[in-house]
Amino acid sequence: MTQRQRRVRDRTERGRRIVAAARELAEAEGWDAVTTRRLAGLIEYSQPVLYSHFPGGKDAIMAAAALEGFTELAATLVAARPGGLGGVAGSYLAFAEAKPGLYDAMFTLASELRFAEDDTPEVMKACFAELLAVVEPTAREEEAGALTEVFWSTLHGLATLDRGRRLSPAHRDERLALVVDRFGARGD
Amino acid sequence: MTQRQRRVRDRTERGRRIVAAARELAEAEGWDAVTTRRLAGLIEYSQPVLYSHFPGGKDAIMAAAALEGFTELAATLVAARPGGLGGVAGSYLAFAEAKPGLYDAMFTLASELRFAEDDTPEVMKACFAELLAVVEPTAREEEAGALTEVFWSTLHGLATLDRGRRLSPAHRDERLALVVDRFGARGD
DNA sequence: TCCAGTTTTCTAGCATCGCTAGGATTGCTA
DNA sequence: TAGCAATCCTAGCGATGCTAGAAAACTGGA
Repeated sequence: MTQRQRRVRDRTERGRRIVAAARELAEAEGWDAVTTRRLAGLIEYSQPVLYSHFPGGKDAIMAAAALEGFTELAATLVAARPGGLGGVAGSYLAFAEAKPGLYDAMFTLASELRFAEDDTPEVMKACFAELLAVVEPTAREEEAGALTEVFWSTLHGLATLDRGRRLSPAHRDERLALVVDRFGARGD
Repeated sequence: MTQRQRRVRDRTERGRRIVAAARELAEAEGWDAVTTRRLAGLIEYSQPVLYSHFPGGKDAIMAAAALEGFTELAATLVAARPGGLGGVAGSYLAFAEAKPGLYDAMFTLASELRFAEDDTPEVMKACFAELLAVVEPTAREEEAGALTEVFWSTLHGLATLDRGRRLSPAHRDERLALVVDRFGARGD
């Protein structure tokens, strides 16, 4: 029976390798370069093996990568919490810039993931909760949720537009300061 | 010689039809459904004709659509200017919601377009200028540019995350009010 | 009016994509 | 060791973006 355990362990390990290979390749050459054939080659198995791990095919693999991304983002934001709103904002943008492929999977290409429904994964809620934690002190109680959504949108927009070379590199630091200025503690 | 003129006129007209068909199809079924074969069928010509109009292929067609999008967005924002910052913000979001396929071409899938370089199309600058126009009065002179970029990022983030069902529909109006609150005229 | 020459258009095909059916191979059980 | 079950791979399907080379249409001069 221990052999059976080893087999399922090998199997889950192989599943991890698939997602890891996909992430590496996506980070290096973009998700368009992540084809099932190249992925199969990287893990040194044939194509159909991928579908035994992820019946949803490539989309499911990307969704798995996206989930990992949310887990890592949540951890990043937790670590940045002591830095306050500015620290969290900076960490969020640094995350998106350091792992653009992963960030794409999480937001741009997540045709598989569903949010705001009942089946929203816990890790996604955790990310939102971390943003809420630094926004809440600056907001009236009843507007905290909506304000966190706006704050999040600002960070996401900055990350996305910056990646598309649509923002001036010269204003980089100034933008972050302005985010803190506009979303930080108010005078009233 | 007037026949030659008619021929070039027919040709440019056909180019317009290609982009129009692409936009319609993208709006109806998404850009994945916009294939060169379906496009050729819609304009009642064969596939290679597309490449005589757009040597860059599908990407170039999407870029052409994106350019049209920026023209229309600029016009929308100009019309909304009297409404002030809130009016412009609302119009921007309404535009993104009304033409999600076009908005995707402009931002998410614009692998062809280059911004922030010297070859930034005028229509893109026009859009930015309209945003700047409503942000400028609320900002110190030296921070107006960067603040406009942040404002734009907020709008873009709201549009994108909302489309991905990542924001609560219940907070919709509240979010817009908060944008005005945070980016509008300050007390100092 | 007819015939070269040029331009335009189409047919056919290439390489690649995501994905899957069915047979071959392997490992487990009795 | 024989039979069974799980696992894996070969081969192939339809569809994609794109292109070369043949066919068709139009042009302008005898």
